[in-house]
Amino acid sequence: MPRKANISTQDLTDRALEHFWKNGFHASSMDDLVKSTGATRHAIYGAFGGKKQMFLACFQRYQDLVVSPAFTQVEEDDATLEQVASYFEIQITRAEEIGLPGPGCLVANSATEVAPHDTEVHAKVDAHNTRLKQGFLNALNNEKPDVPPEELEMLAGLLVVFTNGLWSTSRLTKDGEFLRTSADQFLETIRTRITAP
Amino acid sequence: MPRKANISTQDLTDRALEHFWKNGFHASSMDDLVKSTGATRHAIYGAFGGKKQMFLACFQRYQDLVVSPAFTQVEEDDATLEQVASYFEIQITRAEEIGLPGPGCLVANSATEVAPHDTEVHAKVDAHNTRLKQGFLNALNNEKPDVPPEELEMLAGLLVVFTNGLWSTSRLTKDGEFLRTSADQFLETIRTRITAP
DNA sequence: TTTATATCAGAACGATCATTCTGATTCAAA
DNA sequence: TTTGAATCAGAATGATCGTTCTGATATAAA
Repeated sequence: MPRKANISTQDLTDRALEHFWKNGFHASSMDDLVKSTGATRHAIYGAFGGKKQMFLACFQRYQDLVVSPAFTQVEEDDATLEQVASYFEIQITRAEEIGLPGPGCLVANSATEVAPHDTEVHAKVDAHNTRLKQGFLNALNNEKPDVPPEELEMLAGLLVVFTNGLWSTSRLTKDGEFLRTSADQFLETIRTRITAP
Repeated sequence: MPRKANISTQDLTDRALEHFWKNGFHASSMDDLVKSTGATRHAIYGAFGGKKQMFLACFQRYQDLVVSPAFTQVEEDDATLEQVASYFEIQITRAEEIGLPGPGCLVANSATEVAPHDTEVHAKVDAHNTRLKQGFLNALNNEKPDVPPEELEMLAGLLVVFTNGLWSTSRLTKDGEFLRTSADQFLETIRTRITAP
């Protein structure tokens, strides 16, 4: 029997993340994770302590690896709705590359699958949504500083709701172009609204 | 030990639905379902055959009991965006009564929790979303028959995406008023868009 | 080479799962 | 009152879960 190669904790996290992302928390058994990571149980429990902690590590890694690279541009000082559009485009293209219908967004999935039964995950999902809202608000404010802040905040909330709907839809549809059109057109309605007389 | 009362299959379905809705499929064990329905295992297996079939029965019951009563008005021949607004209002009020953050929409939850691993549930979730889109399209068409049908269809798709996002959000937020404002304002942006010059 | 440490493979463990089975109890027809 | 089908309560079953343990093997310092 060939001996397994040692795996760094980061590689281990990356491989587990892929499995959690595609299959969800409940449907990912420890046997599955051992097989899909190529690591031993010993390595997994040594690195994380248990399934739940392993999931939390993957959750964090997902934000660093998937969310942040696409979303930081929205958080820049000079970001506008153009950067928001680019964020959607990047994520939709990624979803198409993975294959549609796809695994959607790990955070959004966890919101319905894990968060209701786990306060720690609930808090992390909440924090993610707050981050999204702040970023969207930043872009909206740069786009139209003259619009009342209450309205911009409302629109930022609308964008967060829509984003969650978009990832939810990406788990059902084969049609990446539909996602793209939806994102584009939703942004268009927002633009129309804040440029209205 | 007091003997349990006989339970009709319909009552059994209603009580199981409540449990599945609040806890999801994976987190609802057969022990939980026995306790929460007050029925015996014999009665459950006799009525449904197994957990999965029991869930499918609850899924159907959810549509009859929760979705249809609120949504049929949107499917009426003379429905407009007013009925769509009423649909959102009914569901948000219900969510507030159950308590926020709440169980959201059983169909939307199943889309992320069950559908990816089960073609039967996937098909039913798809059918539900198609129904929503058709209803929204009907209302949009009555609201503004002069707008090109492609654009109305696009907007109907937007409404479906947004609806999924709304139920997803209702699993995280305590703020029913935020959901209400989001629904109202989203409809307002749609209205603005189709009445633009 | 020897020894200590780390990691290996995989069996073992207790808990829990969905499902089935057993034997008692009820109730209505005979 | 007797009988038999239906339904009860709850134990038994086998599978699977997350976790821990055992003993072999590799690696690196002595």
